[in-house]
Amino acid sequence: MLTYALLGFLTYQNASGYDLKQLMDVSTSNFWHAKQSQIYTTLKKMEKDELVLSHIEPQESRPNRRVYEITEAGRADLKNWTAQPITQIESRKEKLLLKLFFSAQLDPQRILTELRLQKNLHQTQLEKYQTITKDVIAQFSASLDMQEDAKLWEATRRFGELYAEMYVRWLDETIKSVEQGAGEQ
Amino acid sequence: MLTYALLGFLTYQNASGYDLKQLMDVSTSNFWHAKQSQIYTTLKKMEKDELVLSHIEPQESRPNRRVYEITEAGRADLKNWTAQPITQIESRKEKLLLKLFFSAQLDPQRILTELRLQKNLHQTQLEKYQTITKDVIAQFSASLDMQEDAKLWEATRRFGELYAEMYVRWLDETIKSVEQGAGEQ
DNA sequence: GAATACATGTAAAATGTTACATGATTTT
DNA sequence: AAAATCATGTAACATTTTACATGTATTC
Repeated sequence: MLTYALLGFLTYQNASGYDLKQLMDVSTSNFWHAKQSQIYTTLKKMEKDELVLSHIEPQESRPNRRVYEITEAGRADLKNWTAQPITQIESRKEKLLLKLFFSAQLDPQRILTELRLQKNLHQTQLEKYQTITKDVIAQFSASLDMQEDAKLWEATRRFGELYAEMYVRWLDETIKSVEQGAGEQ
Repeated sequence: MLTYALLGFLTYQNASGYDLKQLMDVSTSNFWHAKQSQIYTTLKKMEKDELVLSHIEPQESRPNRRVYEITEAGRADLKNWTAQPITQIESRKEKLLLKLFFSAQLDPQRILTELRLQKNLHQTQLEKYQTITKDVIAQFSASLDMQEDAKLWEATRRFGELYAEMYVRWLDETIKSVEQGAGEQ
């Protein structure tokens, strides 16, 4: 899967492993992320599979950059993947929910502390989606040939916003419910 | 992480790998899941680490069952884990969003077909949370010593419900947005 | 003077998925 | 008659994370 994300970015511009990590962090991190080390190893594998090719760009006073470029085979692979519909719901993993599920033996005060901490985090995240992320996409949208792309990017940003909103709401409800059992206001 | 899920179930009752898979599928699958094969290998590792111990229960006309039991060390490990607060937001992976993000070159009709299919899936899922899952938890809640547990289980069910609702809403919005670009009603 | 950014990567471990293997019983 | 359920597991593979390794330049 990471392969497709990397191919996707490379359709816009050539990039090094380092660049690709930066790109992911500011754009898809909401729904797809990877560690730097995984990006490097995946790119290497992709080159072996001839989906990309690379060349070294020498630099002064910085380590050389290995810049990757998508091949025709890479473009075909990506297109084929986007055309393939997903026919199932993706199963998630939510550590917090797993912990909560098995926390009946735990002191309710500890649960509450954790839930309140989480609420803070998600609220901050929500604000980021509504401000910084929104602005970044709006800027791209300004350039004429990026409007189709920006519309889809906006949709993924909106998902992040709705998700964070939902999460905060759920935390509010859950905090109230746990407070009742703990005899606390 | 799967280790803690398995330990969690084993605090309620002894169980075989097969049983644990069934339990997960009807309870935590909303936020935590695992394949049968991973459950078997993880249990084996847990026994080596002395978090569980097992014995064979012979059966007629069925393969023997290997039934696992949590040890004191296992209980301590689980308790320690639940007491450890999560101080970050978990990063998700949403294949559908990744595909959408890189789908600007794709025929809008294809995108729409996929989004509509997804809407169906999430709507069905939503109804399950509101009926079957809700009923199952309500039944457990009826037994006196399970009320604290059932309250937390209900919270995780509610998350599933809110998530599905949010997803359907987002799909509606996104479908409309893509329809506009495609000049379709 | 310390921390961060720039830039690359390898190695090992952990986690998770897919495929294979077996075979009786029960349900459709 | 075919498919699903019960029940166990192994092997191979793919993915992901964590730790290690290096060294300059810029910012605090």
